[in-house]
Amino acid sequence: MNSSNSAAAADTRIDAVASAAEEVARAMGDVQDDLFGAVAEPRPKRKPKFDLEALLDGLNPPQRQAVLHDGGPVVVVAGAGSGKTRVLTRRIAYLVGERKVHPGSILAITFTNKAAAEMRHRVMDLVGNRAKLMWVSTFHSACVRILRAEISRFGMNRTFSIYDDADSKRLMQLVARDLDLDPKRFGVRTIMNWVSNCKNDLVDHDSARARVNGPDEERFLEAYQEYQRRLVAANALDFDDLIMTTVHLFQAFPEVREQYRRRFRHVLVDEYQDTNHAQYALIRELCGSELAAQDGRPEQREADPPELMVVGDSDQSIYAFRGATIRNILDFESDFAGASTIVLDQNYRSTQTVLNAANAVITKNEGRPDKRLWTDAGDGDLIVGYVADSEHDEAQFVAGEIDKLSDDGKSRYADCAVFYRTNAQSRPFEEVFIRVGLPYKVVGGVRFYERREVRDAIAYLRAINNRDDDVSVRRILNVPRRGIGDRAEGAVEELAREKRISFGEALRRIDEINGLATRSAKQLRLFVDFLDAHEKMVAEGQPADQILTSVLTESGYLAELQGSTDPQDETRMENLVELVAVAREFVAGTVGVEAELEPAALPGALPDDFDITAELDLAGGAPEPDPSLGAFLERVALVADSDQIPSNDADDAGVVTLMTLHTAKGLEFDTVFLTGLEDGVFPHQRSLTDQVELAEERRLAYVGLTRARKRLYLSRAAVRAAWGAPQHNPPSRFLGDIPDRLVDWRRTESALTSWRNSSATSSRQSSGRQSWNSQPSRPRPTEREIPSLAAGDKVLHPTFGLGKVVATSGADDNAKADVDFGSAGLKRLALRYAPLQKL
DNA sequence: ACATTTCGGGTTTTT
DNA sequence: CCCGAAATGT
Repeated sequence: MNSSNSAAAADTRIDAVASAAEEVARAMGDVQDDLFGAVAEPRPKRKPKFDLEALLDGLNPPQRQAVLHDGGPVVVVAGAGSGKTRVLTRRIAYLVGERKVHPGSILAITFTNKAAAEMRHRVMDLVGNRAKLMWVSTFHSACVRILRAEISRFGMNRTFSIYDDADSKRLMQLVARDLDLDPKRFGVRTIMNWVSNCKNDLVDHDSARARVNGPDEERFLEAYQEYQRRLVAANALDFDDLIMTTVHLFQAFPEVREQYRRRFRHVLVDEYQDTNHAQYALIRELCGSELAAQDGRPEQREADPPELMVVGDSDQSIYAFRGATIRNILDFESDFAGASTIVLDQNYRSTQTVLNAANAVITKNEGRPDKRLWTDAGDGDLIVGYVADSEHDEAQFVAGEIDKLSDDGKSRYADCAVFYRTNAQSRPFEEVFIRVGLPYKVVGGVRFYERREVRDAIAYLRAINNRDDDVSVRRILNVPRRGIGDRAEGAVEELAREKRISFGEALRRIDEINGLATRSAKQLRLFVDFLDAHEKMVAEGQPADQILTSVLTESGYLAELQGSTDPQDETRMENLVELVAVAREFVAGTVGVEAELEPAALPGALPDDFDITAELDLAGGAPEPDPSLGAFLERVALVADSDQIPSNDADDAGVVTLMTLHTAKGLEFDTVFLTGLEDGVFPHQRSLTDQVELAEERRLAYVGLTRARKRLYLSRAAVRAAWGAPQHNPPSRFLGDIPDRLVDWRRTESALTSWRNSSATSSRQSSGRQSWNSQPSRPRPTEREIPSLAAGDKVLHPTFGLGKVVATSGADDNAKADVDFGSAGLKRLALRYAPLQKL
């Protein structure tokens, strides 16, 4: 650690961080490889001999047709479990191996970075290291790469920051406040959605006026314009901008578009049903065939458009709520001249029973192309149905079944998954699983990069990387507290407004502010010195991990966490250590790749007939290995979370996976429990009244059902505690769609509720929240026995789960315990109130 | 400038 | 019930 001018104490801290970071890095091992897979894992050097027969081996006729397709645009309608990933990877291998397409001229778009890394791996297994030159990325990553190269044409700087959802929200909050928008009438979220919808439809802040409908939207428009003005001033783009701006770039500069059209001879898009209009337009710019005439410059020489293949399944579109348009895949044939369609409807994953259920549910959606999944794998087991008394009872049933399956050797824990509609539903499962000792992992929920401390650290890095990034600069201005309050911040803001400069720039000119308290001015200067020193580190080319480490120590952030008595801060500390580990891993990865990539980039490795003049154009087919802060920030902005789906290939029994239905897309398990099948839960309350949303819920059900390979369980709870009062929910309408002969109902309507289900909840609510059984809903705190705890005791908490007592303090009524709840963090709890159970 | 309290709101989620 | 953000108190 070369923070030469730091005090001895700080050095010790750094060392502590460093060694802990190493530990974490080791522990993270495989996860990291996955996360940063494209660069981290060394591949065998030898180039596999290309074998067309082997490539086509095991493919059915339509799959084969898709792999071998030559010429016009093609959409592969790939039902659940029909082997679409296989088709995509083999097609790319075929293009490179058989048709001698240069890997650098292939653009493959996936929905997540994880999927991109995986696809790259698989293709590399088939064709070797050359595959590194492909662009395999998300829409967003691809656009960032293009924009970094071209955005100066729009007068922005190539070091632009990328604002994620939380940053955008913060900025919009500032905007709404400045415009005096009544927060009750105009929720920040509502405005953001409006703006996002505009951007997804490629409507920029200048042309949005035409879209205004009613006085409310008049205000939205104002907000949009101000928001955008400030984004540009901050030299930042939000997620939606990345796509929209790229499309606008292509439209404004046909020669740029032409350059990319010539570069990408093959474009492949996965999960096409989840694309929004902007993404569609982007593909159209790249692959459309009628563009020259549109531009009114038919004289321009135009190469044939790239070959386009899109893959998707309209029945699995579950992201309409964030702009995905199902029409993109439905209208593909009319959108792209000469397009053809290949349908994959043979399923290789599930039993016919599971497929029959899924088909029965999805068929109820109107206006969908008729297709039915089928398999030759046989009927398999009946679906198991269960009606529980309560959500707790439901969890108990699930736990019991998993236990039984495991004992009988039918399904390991790792082969079982529990799905639910909303994250909050995981709770009863966790409680019960802990109690019976069933190992599990909850996927999703609060993510690493959304934690406050992590976001603070990132804000520091962004502020250093781009001093105009107002949102980031202001976020960390007084974090940790350094005596810069609202007054001082307001004064700087005022100066920025006056001089039409960014907040960060104004900070450096505080001498021009009159009437600023000496104390504040001093603190501000120290802060500026801090930023400048680190900007210098960046200019010197210091790697990202070193800058991060320095930031955390020199800012006093770590010191504050360490000096804190709040046990939660210890968790925060660990998260920062993990972030340092991520940065280190990132830097190490880029260094490793440099040596490895070079041979592949040599002309000798290219196909013989490859046009060498075009090759210059293709330089950088793989991202430049770059350990800089900017590169790290980009990775962090676009990766968003280190996926934690438990791996399934280990020899041990593994753990049961719990997740929402949305998270489950793209995965498969031997045994699937689809829970909470109640109207109001799934389908969700808010979609019950809207046909369009209801159709999406139905697709969600379809996705859930088709995750199951061998065994499918459907369950619901007759009574479910909403937030306080118990609620009686009717069975999900999706259950009624599944033919009875497919289901073995282990338990139907509960005896307990059947006599009272007509009175339901409303009629009794007049008497307050008194519950129906004679017991008070909760024992009084004083009546409860206060457990006597000591460090080392194991305890159970209904919310946090299983924990270990780290320390105790206070006595009698004031007795408190610090309890480490593992993933739920470290908490200090008052024993008098906390419903802790000693184990 | 910071600590405490009240209030409101509470699908799904990647980028 | 349980979380964060605005409003209020010291």
